[in-house]
Amino acid sequence: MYWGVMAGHMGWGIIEEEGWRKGPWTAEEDRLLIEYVRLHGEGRWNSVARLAGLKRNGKSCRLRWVNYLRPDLKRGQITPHEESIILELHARWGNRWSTIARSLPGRTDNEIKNYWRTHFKKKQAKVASDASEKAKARLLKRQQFHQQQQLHHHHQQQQLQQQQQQQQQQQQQLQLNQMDLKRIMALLDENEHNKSAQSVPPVRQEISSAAFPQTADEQSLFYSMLNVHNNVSAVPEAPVNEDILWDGLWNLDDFHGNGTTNFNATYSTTKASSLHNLVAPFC
DNA sequence: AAGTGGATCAACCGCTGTGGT
DNA sequence: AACCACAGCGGTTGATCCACT
Repeated sequence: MYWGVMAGHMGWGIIEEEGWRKGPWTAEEDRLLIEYVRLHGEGRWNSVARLAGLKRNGKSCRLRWVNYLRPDLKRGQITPHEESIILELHARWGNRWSTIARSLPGRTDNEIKNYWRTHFKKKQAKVASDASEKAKARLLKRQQFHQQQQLHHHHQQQQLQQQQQQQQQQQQQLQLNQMDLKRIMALLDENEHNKSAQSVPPVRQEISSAAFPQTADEQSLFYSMLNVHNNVSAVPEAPVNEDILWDGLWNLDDFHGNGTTNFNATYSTTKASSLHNLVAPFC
């Protein structure tokens, strides 16, 4: 035994406080204690020192007897059956080791306590820790999801506003162009009419003084129309930046159970409908 | 071969409950 | 009722063992 070795080699077991020895028990002390119990029975532990000639206090004697010297102690490994009993009883009673020990003949409360601590406490702590980590991860993901949703919503709002502004501009431009077109057509008609009658006034000059487009785009549009491309096909493309929409999309594992599919399906529907809402006005 | 860290276990400590006076 | 001694319990400590690096 370790304590015996230590007592011999390291001087343990000779510590005295108020005359009582502490530390590891020697073989001689064990022999004296066994002899005492054989003669007087268990109990009256404070009398042991006086009656057996031991320099040990009552608590130490009782502990040594109960945990080590008792003849009915079962030595060896805890069996799987005993282990299952320990687990079951601990689940029922908690750390009431002496109560659990009564259901396991030959096992001491100290033994069961040590066994449980070394075999199950870490597992329990690990399970709790894992659960805690998972909970943290879930919380973090939810927060990310909400942020993502808000960001997405914000982007949607911005894009919607942009679309609306662009739509307004396009409509204004369209109206302007249609007005210009009418004037141009009127001028052309007038020009045609005048061409047959008299010298031709410079259309270009008239137009530039009246409604000739100023910007390159307007001029392009103007010349297109002038070439009788009367069908306005300038339907603006919805400038939906999908990267923004999809970037950082939360992979929703462990949400709604195995919620990845559910969420993605939901989100895909949402995305499709939102895209549809953005594009629809231009279709 | 040496160092390291977890597992094991005997023993101690402090507290509480109980019974006797 | 109050005090005291003892028994018992659960938590903790600390040394060794042992597997792994």
